[in-house]
Amino acid sequence: MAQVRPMRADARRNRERLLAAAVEAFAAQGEGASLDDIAKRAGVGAGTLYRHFPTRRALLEAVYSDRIEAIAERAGELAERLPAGAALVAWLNELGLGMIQMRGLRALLSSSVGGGEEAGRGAGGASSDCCDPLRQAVARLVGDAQGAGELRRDVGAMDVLRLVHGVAMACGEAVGGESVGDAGDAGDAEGAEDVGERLRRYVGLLMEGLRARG
Amino acid sequence: MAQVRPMRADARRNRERLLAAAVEAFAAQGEGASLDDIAKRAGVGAGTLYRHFPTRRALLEAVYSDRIEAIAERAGELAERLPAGAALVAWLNELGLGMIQMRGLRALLSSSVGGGEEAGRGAGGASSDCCDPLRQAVARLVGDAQGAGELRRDVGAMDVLRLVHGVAMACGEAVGGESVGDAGDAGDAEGAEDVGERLRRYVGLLMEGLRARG
DNA sequence: ACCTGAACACCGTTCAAGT
DNA sequence: ACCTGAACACCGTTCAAGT
Repeated sequence: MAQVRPMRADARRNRERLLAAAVEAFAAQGEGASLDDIAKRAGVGAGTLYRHFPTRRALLEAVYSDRIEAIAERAGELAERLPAGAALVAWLNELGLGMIQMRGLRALLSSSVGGGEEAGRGAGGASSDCCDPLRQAVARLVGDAQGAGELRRDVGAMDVLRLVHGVAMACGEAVGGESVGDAGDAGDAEGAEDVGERLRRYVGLLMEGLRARG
Repeated sequence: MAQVRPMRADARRNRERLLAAAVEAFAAQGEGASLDDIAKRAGVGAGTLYRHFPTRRALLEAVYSDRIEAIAERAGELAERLPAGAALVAWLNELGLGMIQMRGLRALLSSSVGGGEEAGRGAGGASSDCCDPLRQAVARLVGDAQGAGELRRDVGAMDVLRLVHGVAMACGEAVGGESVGDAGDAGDAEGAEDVGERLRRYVGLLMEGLRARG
């Protein structure tokens, strides 16, 4: 699977620069950042970007695959330290937080989980993609939790993944502000809730619905 | 609030044509449909489109405000016919279905509810927008359900709106296909589930979590 | 083998000129 | 008062020419 032939030195360096520029650009501008700009900031021609990363999605994957694998590995650690149900909740919170903090990651999972079409998968639709580790992780945690009688058996791992993805999208950006003088139509303490807090709250509510009832 | 002066006949006709073209375009191409194309299909110059609808969001609102109001009004009907909890569930299902069927509507609610930034609100951020009827509708249904002891009191109307919005996004397009040979990692009967079915299932799970516990 | 940058097609947005 | 369409800036993508 690894490179058949080592890359030429300049090619390798250009790839590195492109990735560095892309990380910054995606973080600042979001997953729709201008590819031309990324190439410029990396100091290479536009063609070079396309040679290394033929699609925007390929670039996104290259940028985020490390983080994705890191999150997936957390599943194992949490599974050892916590009871099955708690491990699942904790992991879902970490995943959701990752999606909120890294818009590119959210876009990737979006197109990989069937949630929307930002950064589409391309017509080919090769099912195997960089989010497979996440799928495996959630499958394990969900299986454990069901085995321990802490999770309903009529939901699948993909359901859980999709729901948390949706909930994370629903939490919104780290924009802060929430439309100022809102004629109190939202009943409760809405005021200055942190996005992270809100995520935890929503994941909690969701899990309440997914919990197996005695 | 209505037009101060009646529009000139040609202006009115152009507006009509633009709206008709936009309805088709948003339905076919999604909320990102080319504005230039819409103007062309309507048989008017690009400038005319901008005169009538200065932003993409303005056009989206003009296209969907009728449907939005129709959905909002359904809340009243359902509230009369059903017990509070059931009315809320039924309405959320209708809203979710609307968002799945009309991508433009989803985009509108998205930027209005703080969920994402597709079709952004513009820097002004005028809090009043076309989704207000939805907010009022959900506020009423949520209030009723809480009053009847059928819904937790620690969630606000906006929470419910955001969560259903997220869940609807999580259900995905009416694309049908779900990536073909998926090495059964998703536990359950995933096979040929309709998007509408899935939405109902997800809304049901969510409500299970939001229900007031005796 | 890889890179460059000009070239092309496309889109959003503005605005001078028309009626 | 409203419309038109050319003009501009910007972006993604390709490809002939370079090293």
